[in-house]
Amino acid sequence: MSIHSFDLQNDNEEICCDEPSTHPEQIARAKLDLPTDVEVQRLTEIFKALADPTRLRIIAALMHTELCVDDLSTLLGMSQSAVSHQLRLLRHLQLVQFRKEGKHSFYHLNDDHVRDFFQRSRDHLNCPSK
Amino acid sequence: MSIHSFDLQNDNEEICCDEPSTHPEQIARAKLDLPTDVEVQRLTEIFKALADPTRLRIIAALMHTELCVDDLSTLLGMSQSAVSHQLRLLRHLQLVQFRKEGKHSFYHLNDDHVRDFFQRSRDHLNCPSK
DNA sequence: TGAACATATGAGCATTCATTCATTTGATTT
DNA sequence: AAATCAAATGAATGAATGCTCATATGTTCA
Repeated sequence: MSIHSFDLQNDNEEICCDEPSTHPEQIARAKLDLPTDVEVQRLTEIFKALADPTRLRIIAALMHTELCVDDLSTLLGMSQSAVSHQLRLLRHLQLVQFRKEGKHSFYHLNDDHVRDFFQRSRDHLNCPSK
Repeated sequence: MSIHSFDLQNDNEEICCDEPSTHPEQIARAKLDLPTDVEVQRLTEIFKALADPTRLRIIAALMHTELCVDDLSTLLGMSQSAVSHQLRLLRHLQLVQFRKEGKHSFYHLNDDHVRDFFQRSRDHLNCPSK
C-alpha cells in the first residue's frame, strides 16, 4: 500500500544480483497505473453487462433503432421474461433507457457513449490483424 | 431468419396504421447489423475475461511491465493459486503469454491489441462527460 | 367493466464460476 | 539426492447468475 522507491533504472528483465523472492521494481512500476477500486468496479460492471450473449445482442440490436420488448424477444428468440429481466439490468447500469407508448415500452441506448464504446469494441475485435 | 423488405422509409418511431403486434420494420433494421453467433461468442469471451476484478487487475498490472506469478500475487493481494488459475484462463483466451526463467514464469500481455483495447476501454469509461 | 395484450417482477432451479485447500510438477541449490 | 522454492492443477465449496414459470401491473379496446 505504501510507496517503494521509484527506481526504474533496471528497465529490462535481467536480474542483477539476488532478488528477495519477488521483483519490487516491476511491482512498483505496475503499481503506478493500477486502477483504483472504484475504477475497477465501474469497468467490471460494464464488461459484465456485455459478457452475456443475451445482453450483448440486446445492445447490438439497439444500435440503429429503438425496439419494444416483444420486438427484442422475437428478434433474439428469447422469452419475453428473459429479455425483460436483462433489460432491467441494462437499465440499472444506465446502458439503455425506455419510453412508454401505450402498451409498449420502447427501449433505446442510453447515449452515444454506449453506442461508441460498443462499436469501438466490435471494430477492434473484428480487425483483421487480430 | 429469412429476409423481409428493406423498407426503411418510416424512419421515426411513429406508427402509421395497425401494427401486427410487433414492429417488423424496426426488427428488420436491427437485424441488418446484428453480430453473427461467432462474433457474439468472441465478444462475450473477451468481455467475460475483463468482467472479473482479479483478471481485470492482472491485465492492468501487465500494461507496463511483465510480472511473475508471485509479483502479481503480492501486488493484488490474492493467493498464488487464485492468480495462477486466472492466468491460465487469460492464457487460453490469448490475452497473456509467459516466458520461463528459472523457477519463475514471467507473464506479459499477448500483444498490443490487448493493450490498446484495454487502454481505450479505460479511457472511454473515464472520460469526464460520462 | 371485462377481456386481451405488453411488460415487469418474484421465486425457484440449474449452471457457471472464483476461490481455497491439498497436492503435484519442475527447477535450483546445497 | 534432499530440500527448497515457484508455479500449476484437481477437487470441493459457496456465491453469483440466467432462465423459466407463475403472477402482478398497467394499458387499450370492446
